[in-house]
Amino acid sequence: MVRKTKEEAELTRRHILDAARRVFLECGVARTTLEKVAAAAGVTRGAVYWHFRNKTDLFFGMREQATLPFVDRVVFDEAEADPLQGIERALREIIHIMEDQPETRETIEILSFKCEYVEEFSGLRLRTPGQLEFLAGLTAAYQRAAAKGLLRAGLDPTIVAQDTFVFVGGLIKHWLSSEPDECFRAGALALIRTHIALRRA
Amino acid sequence: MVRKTKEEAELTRRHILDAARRVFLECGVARTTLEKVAAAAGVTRGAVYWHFRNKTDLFFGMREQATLPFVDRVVFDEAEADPLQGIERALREIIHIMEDQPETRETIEILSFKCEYVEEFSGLRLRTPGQLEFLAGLTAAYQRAAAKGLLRAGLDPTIVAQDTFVFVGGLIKHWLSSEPDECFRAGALALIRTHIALRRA
DNA sequence: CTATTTACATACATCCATGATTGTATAAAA
DNA sequence: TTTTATACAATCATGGATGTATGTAAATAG
Repeated sequence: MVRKTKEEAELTRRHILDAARRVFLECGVARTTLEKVAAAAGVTRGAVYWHFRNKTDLFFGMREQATLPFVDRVVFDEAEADPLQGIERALREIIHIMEDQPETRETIEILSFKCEYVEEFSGLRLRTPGQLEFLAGLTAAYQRAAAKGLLRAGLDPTIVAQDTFVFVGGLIKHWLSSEPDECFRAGALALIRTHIALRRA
Repeated sequence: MVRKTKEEAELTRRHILDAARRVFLECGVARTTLEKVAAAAGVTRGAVYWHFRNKTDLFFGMREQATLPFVDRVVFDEAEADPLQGIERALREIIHIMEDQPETRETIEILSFKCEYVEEFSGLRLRTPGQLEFLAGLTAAYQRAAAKGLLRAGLDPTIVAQDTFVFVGGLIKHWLSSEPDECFRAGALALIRTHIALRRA
């Protein structure tokens, strides 16, 4: 047993997190055993238990990595001349994140389809701070659009924001469920464009 | 051990299915043990194994019950004078089913949040026949609306149908995740109304 | 250079869910 | 009425996952 340096240890920690994501995706969280994760990472359970308290800890560790891209890239610029275009760009950005960041995409897929929201995981299901912030950003953007007269007449910015929020939830779900070569993925951007165009004055 | 008549046996079968739904909802499918189901149904595992091959069989048995209300109640009348109103009614019907059929609602909640789509369950995730039929119904209805000049100018019925399809997916997800007293539930019907109104000429 | 801690691997004990087997009293068939 | 199949309950054997405890060699602190 050759002892590792601090940097090497941090590396195995990442390997374990990566392996966990792969195994979670393939087996689902519940059927994932720390033995499988260890094997996939090329270590033993001893290493896994050294870096993480248990499977739940490992799960939350993996989840943490995936939230970062969103808070960085999905933003609403308040100074945007056309807030509706800002919303459209934000929605497109979500798709792009899933397209060019496989780890993030896989983690979202795990959270969406490979995880049961009970007991220690049930807290993740209700609106998370990030989700609420996104909804708030949408609402504010639609309000700015309304103030600029860009929103179609008679539309309540709050309602429209909720509508888009719901749309995004469904979009992610269906996008993840569609095959990479399926037309739905290619059509996602068109869907987003139509979605926004419907709201424009 | 007093042997039951055929009718009594059918009754315990239903009791087991009901109990399974409750336990699935509380513990998630993976952590549900047949011992828990048996206890919740007031029987032993012997009875469960008599009526169902294993947990998977029990799961699909429960699922079968829930699909029926939808094919019955969520329909598109081709003779409808206003197809958009027909779509709106269909969407409202989905909400109403979840409101006044707790068993159906609970089953959908299990399928949405208490089940991992791996191995024997992975088939349920891709578009099921029922979902495809619903999408086809939406597309046809929007096409009829377009033919009658009821659809807003410049909208592609196929795209709009996909948009509504995505909307419904997100709507169910968020509706299930919201608390019964939360404003989102009350606002769901308003959301639907706005969603359709946006598409009207 | 010595002591201690780190970063794991290995081994162990425990528990629990599963599926199968067996037992049994009675409904239903003949 | 006798026989057989039914509808379970009770018991058993097995495996597999978990957490912990121990071993260990090298990195690091002093």
